[in-house]
Amino acid sequence: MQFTHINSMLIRNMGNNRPRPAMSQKRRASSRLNASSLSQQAVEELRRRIASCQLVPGQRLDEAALAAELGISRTPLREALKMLSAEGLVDITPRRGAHVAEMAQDDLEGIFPIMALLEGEVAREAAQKATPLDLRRLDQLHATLEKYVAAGDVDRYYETNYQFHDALQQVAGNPWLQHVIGDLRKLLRLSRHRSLKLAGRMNDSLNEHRALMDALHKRDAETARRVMKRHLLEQLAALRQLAETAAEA
Amino acid sequence: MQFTHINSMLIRNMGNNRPRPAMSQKRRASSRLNASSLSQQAVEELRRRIASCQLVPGQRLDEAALAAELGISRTPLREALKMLSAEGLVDITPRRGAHVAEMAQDDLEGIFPIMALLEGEVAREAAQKATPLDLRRLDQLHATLEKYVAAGDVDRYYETNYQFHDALQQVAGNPWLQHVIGDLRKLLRLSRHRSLKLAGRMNDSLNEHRALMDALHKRDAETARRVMKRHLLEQLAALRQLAETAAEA
DNA sequence: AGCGCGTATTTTGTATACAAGATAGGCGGC
DNA sequence: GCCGCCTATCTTGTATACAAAATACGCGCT
Repeated sequence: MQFTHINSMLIRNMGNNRPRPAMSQKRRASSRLNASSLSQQAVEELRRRIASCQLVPGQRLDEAALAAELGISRTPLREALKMLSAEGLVDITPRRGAHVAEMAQDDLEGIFPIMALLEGEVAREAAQKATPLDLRRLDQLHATLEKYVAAGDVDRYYETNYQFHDALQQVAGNPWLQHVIGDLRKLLRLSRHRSLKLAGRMNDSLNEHRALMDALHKRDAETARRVMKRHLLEQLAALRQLAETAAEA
Repeated sequence: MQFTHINSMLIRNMGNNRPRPAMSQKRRASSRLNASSLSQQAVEELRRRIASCQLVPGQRLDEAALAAELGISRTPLREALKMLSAEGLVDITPRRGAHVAEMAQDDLEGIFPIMALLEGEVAREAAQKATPLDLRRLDQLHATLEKYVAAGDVDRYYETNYQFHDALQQVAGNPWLQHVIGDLRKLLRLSRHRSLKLAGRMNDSLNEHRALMDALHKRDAETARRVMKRHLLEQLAALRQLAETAAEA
């Protein structure tokens, strides 16, 4: 067991002057705003690492090793793992340790249609509620998408697409819808590496976005819903095809 | 701090012969099958207590007291609380303790339409897939519902209704849909006491169920979806009215 | 008598100690 | 030489110890 990234200690709340042997209390410049509890910070850090593929699906999460790496004890780390497990990002098998959750094609086949339904609803509500200002903001993001497609930058397209869907949710202003979609999106991030391979679909994807923007401008809620739903189902179809061609190899 | 229910100790895995002073290791006859880890058992026990209103929304959850009550230490209890918090059943405010989550009318207004969408989808898929055997089982549950309406037994009606929706999900056979709906239903249980006050709606509710069964028998997926969706929105409307009349008092 | 401040108490958050289950590795048997 | 069992080691699960934040309480002050 050895870790290359030595400097990933989480931020302790300081003022701790008990003689504690092997626990340096360095705080790291690059760290996010203090989430106050180490377990909460660990949750966020682990989420980040999973999203960024520093921790890959299926990987074993050794408590002692991870705790050491984060500069905390096993207690808050375990609390973090339990929370991530409740979120579905981590699978815990009793007495046999925690692993980063894996996302099979079957899971995508289950999740995407649900997302299609929910995000379709978001689009519908957004079409009804969007102010001119909202539309301008969405147009702006859409323009950025166009830019990245032209540049062939899948990675940034993916991220901006994410932001776009986020912005749309803001417009729809339905906290619970946002919450449920957010939960599912966290899980879909586990298959991010696969989505990034869909460079060939960027153009189609963009066209669907154009159709969506069109519907939003026209305040055509039903069309917006249908377009968004279809957008996600097409995404799934592309992933399915990717899986099938990959399976042949 | 004193507890009346003394005998609610969770099941330890035994074979523990270290001299541990004040920790009796009685196992309880009525306990569920051993979930192996105390934290997991605590999660289930707390979920149960919340669902059954032994722990009411807003109530403070004192770690030491609860741990003592369950006959475990704070470590697994805290892990349980973190999991419940990730599920949304418990709110944890850093350094200020955990409370049973509260469900405002606004939350119901957010959750029910989502449930309507998702359960509508369940009904649609179930209508397509139901075998004659499935239909017989559903008919059976429906008959039980009729019985409880006739008897005016809201409590049992509620439970059987729950089972009915569960059975329908089995028929639809969509694990992820089931999962998402399950998450939301756990939350809705927080307002169970309110739903139980809807005795007057039992008849309407039953009629909607009849219409659903009819659509299922006819394999009319689209009607099944619409009926189920409407069923849930009506439920919400009834709860809303209840809240309004209650607010006047 | 009411209010504020300082101290005592409670309660959370984290680290550590320890036991039992799981794993791995070696030894003997076939 | 391969398989199975037994032991040593590792890892998880739980309890406990302790520190700091939060809260409660009482005292003095105005």
